[in-house]
Amino acid sequence: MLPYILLGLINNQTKMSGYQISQEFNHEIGEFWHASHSQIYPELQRMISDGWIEPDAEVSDSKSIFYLITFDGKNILQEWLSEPLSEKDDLFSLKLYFIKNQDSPLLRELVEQQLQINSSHYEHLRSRRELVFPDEASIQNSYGHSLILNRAIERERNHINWLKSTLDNLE
Amino acid sequence: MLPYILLGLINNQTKMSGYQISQEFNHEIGEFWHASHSQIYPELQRMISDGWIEPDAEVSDSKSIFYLITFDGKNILQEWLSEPLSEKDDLFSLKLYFIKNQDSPLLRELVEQQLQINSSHYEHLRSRRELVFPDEASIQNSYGHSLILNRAIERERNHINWLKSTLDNLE
DNA sequence: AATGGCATGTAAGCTGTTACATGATTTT
DNA sequence: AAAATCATGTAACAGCTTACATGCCATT
Repeated sequence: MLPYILLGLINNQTKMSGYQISQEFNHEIGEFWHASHSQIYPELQRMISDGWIEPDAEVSDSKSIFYLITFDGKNILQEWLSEPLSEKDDLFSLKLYFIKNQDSPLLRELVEQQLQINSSHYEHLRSRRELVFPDEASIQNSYGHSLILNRAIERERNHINWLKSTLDNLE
Repeated sequence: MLPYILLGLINNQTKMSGYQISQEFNHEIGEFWHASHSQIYPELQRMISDGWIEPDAEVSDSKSIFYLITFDGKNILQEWLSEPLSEKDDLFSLKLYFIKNQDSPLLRELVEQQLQINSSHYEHLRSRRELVFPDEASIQNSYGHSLILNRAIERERNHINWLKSTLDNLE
């Protein structure tokens, strides 16, 4: 996963140093993913030898080493972004982060896919609740469990509503 | 983390086998945590040597090995449940799962702690949005990023509302 | 008789964290 | 002058997954 994320970050900003990337994880993208510098630096070396990125040849005033995404790297990134979302992983937010343009067809695709996933998850949770907590006694018996099942259902409901209204705004 | 979860599961059900525990992760608790059998079996052995659990001495008809929580184990579990929630980790749902009784003082404590965490997170996200997306141009510039920031804020808002209404119901 | 689920265990490998290390620059 | 931040790297370790391995029992 990590190489795709580094690819996405470098692509978003045109050029980035390892240090800048590690700083990014303290801010916005840190909501969805984290990587420490000891993971980032070796991964960048691997990506160079795979030909996904290249060090910026421009003479730089600073001590940082900047990396650029290659043609191959751009293709790899687009391929990864186009891969269908899966139930596990939950890469929805992460992938959205790498889509800059409102008109990208990927945007609508991703939202629709996520809507499918959340809808089926929502139905699954509701049927579990019916099964596991059919009466008041079963709730009193495992009160914490019933609370978090309710919470999970409410979370899915809210996410579905947000996705639907976002789709509407995308027209 | 894993040993506490196994402790909580065994405590919830009085006695459990390794296989039963691994099955649990396919159902309800699988929403919040997962562990494979190759992790569970060695961990159970460690917990025996630590004196947290013990194999059920009763002659069992089945081939399964059942484990019981010890006195020490119960104390360890209660200690862990009582530890304040932290920003990272997100153990709220997991810990709730191990609280069976509606009248447990821990229940209210956990909900109030989580409310604090979500409230401060909510404020942080809102100030980030003001900072990063001050005008329409900045939104158009990183549309996917703005979407997921909006989503994160909405998610926190919804969680906060749920926690508040749950607190009211606990009264 | 063969397939699949029950039940337990070990081994290899990947991912990620914490700690160790170094040196330059900037701030106090 | 000292402390903090910038900047890059390596090493040791913890946690978890996948694959390997075995044997019993129930169903088809």
